[in-house]
Amino acid sequence: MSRTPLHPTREQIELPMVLDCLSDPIRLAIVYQLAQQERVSNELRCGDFNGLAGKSNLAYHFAKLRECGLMQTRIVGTSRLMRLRREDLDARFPGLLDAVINSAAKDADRLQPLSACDVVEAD
Amino acid sequence: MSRTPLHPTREQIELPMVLDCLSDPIRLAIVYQLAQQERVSNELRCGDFNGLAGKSNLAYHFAKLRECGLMQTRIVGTSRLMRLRREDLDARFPGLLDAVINSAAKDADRLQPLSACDVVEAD
DNA sequence: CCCTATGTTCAATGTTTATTGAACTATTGA
DNA sequence: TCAATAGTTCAATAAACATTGAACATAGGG
Repeated sequence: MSRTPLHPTREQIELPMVLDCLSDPIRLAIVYQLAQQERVSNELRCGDFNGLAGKSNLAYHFAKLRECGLMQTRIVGTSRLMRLRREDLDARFPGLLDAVINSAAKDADRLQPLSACDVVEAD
Repeated sequence: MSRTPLHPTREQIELPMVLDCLSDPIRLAIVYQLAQQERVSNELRCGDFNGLAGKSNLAYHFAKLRECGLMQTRIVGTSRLMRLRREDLDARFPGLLDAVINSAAKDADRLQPLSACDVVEAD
């Protein structure tokens, strides 16, 4: 089922849901990593976040991030590629995403899962 | 007890707690109203929010807003005056508060308790 | 066709959260 | 001193949330 996960349209993205999504340290770390990647390939695989939590827990957080409109997933072969929905978010809530990401960067050493981000390499 | 409610210091304000606090529609409406008031008296009484929820429920949300560093309360006679901790928030998370408030203003008609804000007058 | 790698879904658990009304505290004013 | 006003605290409840492991689905490589 759910060959292509459903995402809200731009207009369906709601502020409280976005803030709630970003308030979880693990999801904040995911968004942060996706933002770092924006200058490079724009996309990351689920497996790139294995350092943050167990697989099923990550899938749960991915679903929330998708449902609230923060990121988009597309399926390529056996893996999922995800990217931030920056254009939609910037259109709906100008400056919000950058403020959150910059704040997270400033506090990187305090935010637990985020400070563990350097250790993305597994095995 | 708690003659003067305890507030975190500027440095103790944490990003996830702030985002979580702002993700609740009632608390977002409170912060929004406080922000509107910034150009005027800077402070509002608890009673000014009676349109948003019951008294005890409001007290619960006020406590959360205080504990996460979003607002400050001082006691004057029989009432409490509360204001946004804008300087601290802007110092810790530049641009965040404004982005949230502007986004809330844009979506004012969608955010339930916020659109009921005009009806602050009670009796 | 089977095996492996990548993720998701499901069920179960324990925790946190929002909401309510009743009881309580403290201050003001008659 | 008594009553009214302004808010908080407490206990109880129901809903939402995060986390875990096991089972499942899908694609690709031998």
